[in-house]
Amino acid sequence: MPELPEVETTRRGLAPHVLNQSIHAVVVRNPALRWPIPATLDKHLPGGRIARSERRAKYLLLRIEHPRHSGWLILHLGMSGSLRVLDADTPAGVHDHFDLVLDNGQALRLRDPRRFGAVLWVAGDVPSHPLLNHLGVEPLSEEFSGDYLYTHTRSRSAAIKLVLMDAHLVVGVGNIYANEALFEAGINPKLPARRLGPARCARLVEAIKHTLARSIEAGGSSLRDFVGADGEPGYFQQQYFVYGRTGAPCRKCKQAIRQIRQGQRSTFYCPHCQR
DNA sequence: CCGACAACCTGTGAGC
DNA sequence: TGCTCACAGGTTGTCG
Repeated sequence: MPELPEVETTRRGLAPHVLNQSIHAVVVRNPALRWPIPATLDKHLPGGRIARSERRAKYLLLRIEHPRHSGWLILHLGMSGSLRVLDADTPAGVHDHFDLVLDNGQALRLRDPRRFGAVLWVAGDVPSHPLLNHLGVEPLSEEFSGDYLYTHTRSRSAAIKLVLMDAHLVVGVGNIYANEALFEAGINPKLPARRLGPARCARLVEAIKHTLARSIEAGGSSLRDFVGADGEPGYFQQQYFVYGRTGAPCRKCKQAIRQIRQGQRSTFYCPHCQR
């Protein structure tokens, strides 16, 4: 489920429930995620306090202040992960792999059926980690501009959609929003990136920011659903223009939406509106 | 440096 | 109804 808007919505939804709470215990039911959940968490976390919550790309970062070993807990939801706050004694489901039990009797619980997610620990003041260090710019930051995209695509012959999803360039643009942003910008996803001029780069960057921001905004209305006894977080239903709409009429021109394969992922586009 | 592709794992829905 | 197969929102790692 999680693309950047979902991760950001999750972060905002959890924050009021976990910030300034102290950690009582760590429960690992199944450590076998994308990488093993470090056994050392048990040593580092209890007695610590959750001081901040940040997001970098699709990583959720919890700052843990601890008398002896402060650091950052890194969470990633992979393709199927979700986080909820509930009573710590709520029975765990089969895919509830990890709990952060708080002193107030609640727990932050990670559910992840496909186990592509991650729970990692990095000691120190800065969330530096091999997984974070090579990441490109944040899509909603000022750094990500038309100029930036133009400059960094001059030698890229790969299709623009694949380049958009390259996290070395810009992070957090997943399959859904790559498709939707390209539609909004009127750009054919198969176009080699280097063929885009400054104007189309600028339009595409604006479209990416707009689609992401709109989704985050929409997610805000369902934040209450992140906290509860059971059920999935209430991710907002979104009205997509092209994603998942193979064969359906384009919402602008009525032509049939096409589906192709690019880099082992589905691409959806309107052959008339996107050139 | 760049691009193509396999891999990690489980659930779900389409089609027979 | 039950089986098989393709595919699913992410990311790393390897190879040419």
